[in-house]
Amino acid sequence: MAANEHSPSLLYAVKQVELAIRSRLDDLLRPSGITALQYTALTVLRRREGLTAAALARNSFVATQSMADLVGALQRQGLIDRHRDPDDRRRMLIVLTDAGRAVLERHDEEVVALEREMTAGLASLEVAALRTVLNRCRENLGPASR
Amino acid sequence: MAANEHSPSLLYAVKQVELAIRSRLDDLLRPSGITALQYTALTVLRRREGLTAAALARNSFVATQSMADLVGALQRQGLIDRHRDPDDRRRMLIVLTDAGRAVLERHDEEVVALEREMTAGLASLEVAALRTVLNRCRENLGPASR
DNA sequence: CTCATATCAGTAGCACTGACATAT
DNA sequence: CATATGTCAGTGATACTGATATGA
Repeated sequence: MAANEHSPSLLYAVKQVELAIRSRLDDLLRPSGITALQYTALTVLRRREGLTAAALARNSFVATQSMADLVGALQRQGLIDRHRDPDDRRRMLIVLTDAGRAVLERHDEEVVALEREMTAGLASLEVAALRTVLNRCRENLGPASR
Repeated sequence: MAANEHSPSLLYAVKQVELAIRSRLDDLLRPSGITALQYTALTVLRRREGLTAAALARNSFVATQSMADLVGALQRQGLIDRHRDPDDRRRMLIVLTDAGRAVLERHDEEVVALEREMTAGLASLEVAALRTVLNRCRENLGPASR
């Protein structure tokens, strides 16, 4: 089992898991016609409605224009709606539509099952520790969180 | 601090860390004119020379054509070379060039520093556990590893 | 004036499908 | 024959830069 031969780097391990997740998520989501990235954005909006594209962009470490493309795709598909913020008329607040909520709910069980598959064989304490440590890593690496 | 209100999912936590890493890596690598993904492929090739594009693709859960594009970019930049495998004349074995090795070495310290920044405040036991658990998650999720 | 938000235009890298040739 | 590898062509998503308009 070849130990630590060249310190394959935690950064690489994170990327590998992300690639595996994305591949599996894209398969799950194909019937709904959305990508893993679009699905992820929808789950963020379910938890925190009324965000702007700029806030989502900061949260994801990408340029506002990149997020604008993604948000535009979700809007064209009728999964989100946007309304101008009366308190700050620059902002376009994003809310899920019923269709958007339906897409999320359609995949809830599959996604939970995928996460369970990923953590198979791990003690629940290990899973909890993983969550905590990942959140810490994320906080250590960036501003972004608003 | 709002506990587990909707189980924000480990899948999401992994994605967030990956986005943060990619953003920081792209900044580090910009002077060398390569992307985080290209850099990652180079590090894999440093550890295991003589891989094929198809093997790299399996390892990254992507289609062989996607990896062919990436490999083509690295070759056009002179960072890798390919030679036909005499034992299986379908295969094109990939090796790093001196220039490719130089690019990797140019960023070694920065990347180690980035990883250290990411794990700041974590005990070394926690970091070791993170590495182990991530590798387990990756194994749980896919075939791919050859 | 400065900053944040949104948008328009253009470009590059990433990733897919389908088709095809070649070697095992 | 079936399978694996590599390649060509075309398409769609992702992500960037630079410029512009507008509102706080």
